[in-house]
Amino acid sequence: MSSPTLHVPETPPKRERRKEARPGELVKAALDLFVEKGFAATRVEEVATRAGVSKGTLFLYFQSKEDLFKAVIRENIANLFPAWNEEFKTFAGSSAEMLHHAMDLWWLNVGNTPASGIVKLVIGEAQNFPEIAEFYQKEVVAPGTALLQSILQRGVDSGEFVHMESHKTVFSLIAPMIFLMMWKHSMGACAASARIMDAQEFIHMHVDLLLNGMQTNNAR
Amino acid sequence: MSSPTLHVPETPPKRERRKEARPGELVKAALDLFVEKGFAATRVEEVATRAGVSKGTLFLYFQSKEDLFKAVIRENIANLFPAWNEEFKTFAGSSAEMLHHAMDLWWLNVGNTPASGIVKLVIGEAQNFPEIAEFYQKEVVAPGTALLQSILQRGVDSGEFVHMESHKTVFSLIAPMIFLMMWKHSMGACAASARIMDAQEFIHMHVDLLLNGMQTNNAR
Amino acid sequence: MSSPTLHVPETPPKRERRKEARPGELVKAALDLFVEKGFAATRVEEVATRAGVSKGTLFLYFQSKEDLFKAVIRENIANLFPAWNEEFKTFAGSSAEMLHHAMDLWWLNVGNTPASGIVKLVIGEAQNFPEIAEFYQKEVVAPGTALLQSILQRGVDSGEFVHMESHKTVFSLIAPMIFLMMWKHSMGACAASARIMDAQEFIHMHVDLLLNGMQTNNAR
Amino acid sequence: MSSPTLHVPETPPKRERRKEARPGELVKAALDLFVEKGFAATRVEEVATRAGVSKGTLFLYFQSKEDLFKAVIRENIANLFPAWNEEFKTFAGSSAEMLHHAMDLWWLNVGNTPASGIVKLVIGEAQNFPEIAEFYQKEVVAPGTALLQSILQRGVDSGEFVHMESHKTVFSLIAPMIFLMMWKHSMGACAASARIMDAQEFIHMHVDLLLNGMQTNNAR
DNA sequence: TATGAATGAGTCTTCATTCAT
DNA sequence: TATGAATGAAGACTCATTCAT
Repeated sequence: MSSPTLHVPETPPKRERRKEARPGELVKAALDLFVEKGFAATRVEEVATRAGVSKGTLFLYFQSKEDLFKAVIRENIANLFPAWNEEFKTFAGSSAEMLHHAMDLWWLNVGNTPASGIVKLVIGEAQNFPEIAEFYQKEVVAPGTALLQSILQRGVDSGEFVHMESHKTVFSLIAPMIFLMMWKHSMGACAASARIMDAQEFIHMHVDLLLNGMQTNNAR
Repeated sequence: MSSPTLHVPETPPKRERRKEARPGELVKAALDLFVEKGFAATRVEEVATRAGVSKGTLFLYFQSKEDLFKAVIRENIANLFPAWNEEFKTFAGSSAEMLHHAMDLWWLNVGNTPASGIVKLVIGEAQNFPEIAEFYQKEVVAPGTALLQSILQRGVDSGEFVHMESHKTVFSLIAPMIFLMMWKHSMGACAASARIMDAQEFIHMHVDLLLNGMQTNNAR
Repeated sequence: MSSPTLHVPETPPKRERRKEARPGELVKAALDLFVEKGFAATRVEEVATRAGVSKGTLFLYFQSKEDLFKAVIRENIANLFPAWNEEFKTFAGSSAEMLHHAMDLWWLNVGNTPASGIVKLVIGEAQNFPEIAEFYQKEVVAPGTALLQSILQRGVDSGEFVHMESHKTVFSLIAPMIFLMMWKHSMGACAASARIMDAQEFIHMHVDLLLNGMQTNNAR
Repeated sequence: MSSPTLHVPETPPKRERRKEARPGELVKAALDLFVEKGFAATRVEEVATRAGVSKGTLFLYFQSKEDLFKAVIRENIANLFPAWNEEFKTFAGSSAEMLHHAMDLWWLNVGNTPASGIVKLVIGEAQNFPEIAEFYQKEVVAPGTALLQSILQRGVDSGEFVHMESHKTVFSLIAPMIFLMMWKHSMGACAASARIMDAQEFIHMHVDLLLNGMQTNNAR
């Protein structure tokens, strides 16, 4: 550069690992590995190695393996719902369309991302980490079901949907989504025959089925 | 007891010889603990203790912890389907009733038993035990979906159900069942707020929903 | 039989294991296994199984594995020497012949029998069982060397052998014998290339060599 | 020390980082203990402790106890023979002197070092570790006997030695050496009465005996 | 900060020994 | 006596965590 001396090796700053990025990279690596092998069966060294740092470094950012685990959960349960709730407050179409839209959104933003593995993790470790179960319940399950329930209620109120116990119906909507997310991180990743159809398409079909039923008119 | 003296602590007979009963008791204890804490987080000694034997005894009946795990899976995936298939071959009622019946049966015989925890286990450990995933796929998933699919097809053939891609629809039926089983062994066992409604009732409602849809006639 | 009733299964007494034979069979089995795998690496159950009894039975005859070990040593160090000493007291031939004869006898009665494995055992475990080392030293080494030494002395006295420190020369005689016995139970049983020449023949050659030397007359 | 104060207990520096030195120290400690107590009877923790490290550290450098064992053998069977062969190619003296020299060298470089224990180890564990037997045979026995055989042949060719089956005679030379090495690590370390004469001196005597024989001229 | 060598508590597994049958 | 199921102390090995560099 401006210096006249030659041969200053000029360490290229490209690919310089930014220190601030470390925790994020560790959490990302941990998510992948915890989902793949389970919390207990994952070694912290693996996580560190996959994140490109040494074992010791991991402990500079996280007090313990459990601490890392909690971070993984927390970081991957973004506060999606506030934004979504806003979006849905002004939704114009029918409640059926709204349902489809909500389900699509969820799949696109969660089910189809690495964060989809979180469900499997939480389900698997809930009893070992009750606080995490509680946390997940409050941060994800409750707002998620509330959102869907509000859509169902909207449909009922408008006469579009039949009367129902919406807080139960919600699970008929949600369950296949959860199932899909877990499946793809377990059986779907192993047994070839277990790899199911296109998820997005299935979800659409499922919502339609719930809306219209499978019985013909003369069977009703 | 016939003895008038109280407080005879009734020391449990040590070193009882019960070769026949041991494996079953160990598998039972292991199922409970594996489901509760996960495979890796469960210590073999806990399993032994819960089964009322010593650590060493466990290894008299199972070559390794993994071997025990596989036994737990195998023993709890009874050959339910052959018998059921027979039963359904001669089913007299409508296909809707048949669906309800099939779902009820499954819940009664699996969902409502300790074996319900198996799903969580298999999902959680599938990637660590690919053979088990394969086994489960072949022994449970395949026959289970085949049975349901045949019922759906029966309904389509008789004009009771609309045309559908039955191999996909099956998952709309199954998913909430799977979900329920996993939920009750994870979130449901922790977060109070996560304890859902009565399962049997929910399943009934879910099947009805799939049959009739939630839209009012004027919305269709 | 004399009884008129039929169908008394008449358990055939053939192959009835005589109880008095048990300890001997156990010791025999133990010798083989200890020599083959070493003391620590041999499981008592293997010994019992090879002797055709159950693990528990072994402990009826021997207080512990160590006790069995000591019995193995003791039983296989027959009191050969007293008899031999007698035999040699009246030996008529030359001292060279006497040496050959003594060495042949030892190989025939020990080196060529399963008891040959004892040396390997004793050498290997001497430091773990000092009493056994002591015992072996007193019962085998001392009388054995004494016998040979007396033969050497006889030769010296008669002018057949040169003057020598006979208590040292003895080891020149003995060492290859010991070596042979250990070799055949270790390297000789493994590496094909390690299987040496005919032992008896080698011993003869060795004694001849010690008697005559390998140098030609003009080299002396 | 330069410090005038006494009794500063000089706590040994814990958690020292000495990656380079560890394997060697561990192998050294292992050699001693394996030779002393046998492979199976030695606990890895003992080895670690004697090497001044913790159990875990041992497994940082060796995959398993067996791995350590193999390292012990390998490290202590330096490639002595290539160098020696060179030395002997240009030997000037008589073949008798050459024999004496070869035997002296072996005793000085092996018999008189901790590596002398290796023979006992290999003999004792050959059947449990066939690869090691093979390895020892190829790396030690074969070159060792080849070297001695070549010396004998040299003597025969020069008319210094009588005709002989040199591949057998070699064992008459070697056996007492092997015997000596094993003896000093077993009986010799226990039974006081078993502690034999000075080894070096005995070897010299033994070679002389083989060269000249023990018979007087008039006895031949 | 970053590293990775070192630690040691914790886990699976073995096996000599006991004991109810 | 004989059996073999049961025991539990002991040993190999792992891995989260620490700490000297």
